[in-house]
Order: sequence, then structure tokens, then C-alpha cells
Amino acid sequence: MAERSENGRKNDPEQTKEDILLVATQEFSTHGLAGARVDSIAEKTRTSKRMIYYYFGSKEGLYLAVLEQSYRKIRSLESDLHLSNLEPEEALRTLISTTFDHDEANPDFVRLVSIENIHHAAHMLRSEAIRDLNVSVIETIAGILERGFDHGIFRRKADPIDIHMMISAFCFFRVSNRYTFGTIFRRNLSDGDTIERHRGMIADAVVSYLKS
Amino acid sequence: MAERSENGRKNDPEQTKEDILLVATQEFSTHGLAGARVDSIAEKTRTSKRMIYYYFGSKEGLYLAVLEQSYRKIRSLESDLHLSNLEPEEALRTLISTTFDHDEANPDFVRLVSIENIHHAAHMLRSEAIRDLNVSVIETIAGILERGFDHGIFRRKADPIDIHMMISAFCFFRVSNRYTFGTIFRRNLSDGDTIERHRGMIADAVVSYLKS
DNA sequence: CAAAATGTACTAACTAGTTCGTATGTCAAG
DNA sequence: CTTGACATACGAACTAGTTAGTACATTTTG
Repeated sequence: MAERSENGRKNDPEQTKEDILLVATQEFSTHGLAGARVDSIAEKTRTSKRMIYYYFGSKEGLYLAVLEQSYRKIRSLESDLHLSNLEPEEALRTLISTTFDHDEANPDFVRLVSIENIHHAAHMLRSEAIRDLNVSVIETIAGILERGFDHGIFRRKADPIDIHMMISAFCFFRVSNRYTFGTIFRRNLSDGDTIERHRGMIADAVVSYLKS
Repeated sequence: MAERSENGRKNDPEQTKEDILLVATQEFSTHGLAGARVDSIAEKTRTSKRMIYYYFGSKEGLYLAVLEQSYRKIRSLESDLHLSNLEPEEALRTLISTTFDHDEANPDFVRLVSIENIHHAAHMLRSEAIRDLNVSVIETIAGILERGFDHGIFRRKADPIDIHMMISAFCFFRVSNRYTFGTIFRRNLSDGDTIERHRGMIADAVVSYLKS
């Protein structure tokens, strides 16, 4: 096991990169791309600014790395659900709950996506990796909708991307607009009861829409 | 009518302020608070940077003025609808269409709200004006829901703020996340057919939720 | 003329990115 | 199992360019 030498230094590239990414995620998500300070990130790291440029090349390079890592973390979640074994309605409700809980648990991710939208998704466009990720969700939804329609449970033939958007919109907005919404209506959206009510609400809304 | 003098200068404080605000709205909404450049705003104005500081004191002061003006522009819209004359369901559908069209027509506003959320709504908190604006929407929705429930049209007793959030979420997300969503799913959300379909979709979803 | 409105040119502070030098790990040769 | 040479990993201090904000002078307007 590698120990620290007298002056405290020890080479551990993987750990160093992880450390930088963790701090940078926090900084970018709370200050935006332009608002984030490389010096500030460096300070909070156990390494130096030099290493940020050594590993990530530039501020934008670091930002892109943060964005990619955030998207990569989600991929695993949805594919682990095995929704095809469930009844269509239950499958849909499970998928919605998962999306809901993910956004609720990952405000940093939500904020990064908001930031990326402010920049017209310019960085995402340049990243091959990110674009391919969300495709599987659509296939999952398409399957559920088809089965539901065939079983006569859903009366409406809806477009899977539209349904995904409907779900995402609600789950995402709750987190992304938490502060302005909370300020205007004096309501704490991270409150336990509210979370429970909203989780059920979006599921009921989507299901009743498909059944009507 | 005031004419320009020989060197081209003419005093017109109101026009100058309006001009600055217009340019600043554009700049802040496309670059964010930190990303916006005061010099860049000044250049695009027909006046100078000096005047920005003369009228708005600081970059943040200008940002706050932009934010307040954007919110003020909406207030008039909703109060002009006279929804109490309409049947509950039609009233609700009209309100939803109005919200939908507003967000679709005002991407700058949507982006400013997103930006404000990244800053934890810190500036909005300091502005007395903004907080009071959206209260009337809730009263309108509350009235519609109550009438609908009494008439037996809506089977579900829902919280008006929740319903407002459901509507806002969908309308807002379509615009705020247009770029990332469009990039991932290769879909243009500003396309005419898509707009029509989504406008109907959110209305149907809310109505069927309340009826179920 | 006085007050309000405006333009020009400047500055102090900040910030992304770099330079230069040092430490650490590893792997082959002795 | 040392040694030493080379690549990788790292730190401190510096720099060039940018940016929010200002001092000072001038013009317009009532």
C-alpha cells in the first residue's frame, strides 16, 4: 500500500482525477460554467490547479468531463429495472418512480443539464458518449405502451418520446425550479410529504392520460 | 419632438433605459449572469457602459432589473383571461393554452428563470415585486377546481399549487430543455406539428388526471 | 445657470492558462 | 536486490489578457 512520504506527496493519478471531478461537479453545478472558478476548484481539491490542466486541458475540458461522468452514472440505473416482466401499468409506474427518485436524489445532475441548456447544449453536441445513452429508455417505454395498448389497458396510442418528455418534465422541473417555485409559493419541494404526493401525482397523471 | 443635435447626442433617459434592458435581457439569457459581459452589452446598445452604471448601479443591479421586467410582462396576460365565465374544463384548457403559448413565445424569460434557479433564486428573494405576481394564478386555478368538483366534472380534489406546477413543468421544460432534449432525441421541439400536439397533450393529461 | 444625462479614457482586481523545476514510480541492467 | 534512467505525476509562482467599475470632462435640458 502506498504511503505518504515526508512532504505528504504520493502519486495516485486515478484518485487525483476523481477528486478533481467531484469538486468540479459541485462548483459547476452551483455557479454555472462561466461562474465557476478554476482557482476555487483547485483550492478545494487536495491537489493543485496545475493538475486540472494536466488532466483536463482546459476549463471547458473539465466541464465536459463532469458532464459526461454525470450522464454515465445514470445509464446503469434504468437498464437494471427488468420492466418487461411487469404488467404494463405497473412497469410504467415503476419507471416513473425511478426517474422521480433519480432527479430528486441528483440535484447536481439536474443543474448541470440546466446549465448545458443555457449554452444551447453546445458541449453535449461535441460528446459522442452522451447522445447514445438515453435511447434505451425510449425503447423501454415503447414496449410498455405497446403491450398496454394490446391488453386494452391503455386506450390511447401515444408517442414514447412524448411520454418520456411528460415524465421527465415533471420530475426535472420539481428539482430544477425548486428555488424560484419555492420562493414564489412559499413551498418547500424537498419536504417529505410533498415528495410522496408528487411521486404519486405524476404517475396517476400519465396513467390516466393513457387510459383516457 | 426631440431632434439629434450636430454631434448626434440627444437626452432621452426612458429610451436609454429601455434600450439597455432590451440588450441586457438578450445577453443575460444567452450567457447567464456570470457569462454576460457588461462591455458586450454596452457595445450593442446605442449608448455607453457609463449609462449602465448610471442607471443600474452594477451588473447585478442590471440583472435584477431585467428579471423584474420579465416577470412584470407576464402579470397582465393571465389577469386578462376572464376565466370565471367559462365552463371549468374549458377554463382550465384555456389557462393551459395560455401558459403553453407564453413559454413558447418567451424563451428569454424561461432561460432567465433557469439562470435564477442556478443562483438559488437569490436575487428574486431580494425583490419584493416578483414574489407577489404569481399569486393570482393560484386563485384562478383554485376557483376552477372548486367549480369543477361541485359540478361533478372533476372527481379528484387536487391542490391548486400542485396543478399549477404540473402545467408549468410541462410548458417550461419543453422550452428550458429544448436543446439537450433535442440533441438526445434528434427532435425539434419548436416544430409546428410538435407544438400543436404537445399543447393538446398537456391539457388532456391534466384534465384526465382531474377526472380520474 | 443648475441639474440631469452622457461620452472617453482609465484602473485595480481577477482569472484562465503556463513556465519551470521537483518528486515519484517503474523497469531494465548490473 | 540495488542502481539509475526515464516517464509520469505533481507544486509554486508567474503572466497576459480580461472585466467590472470609476474619474473626469462635456453636453443637454428645463
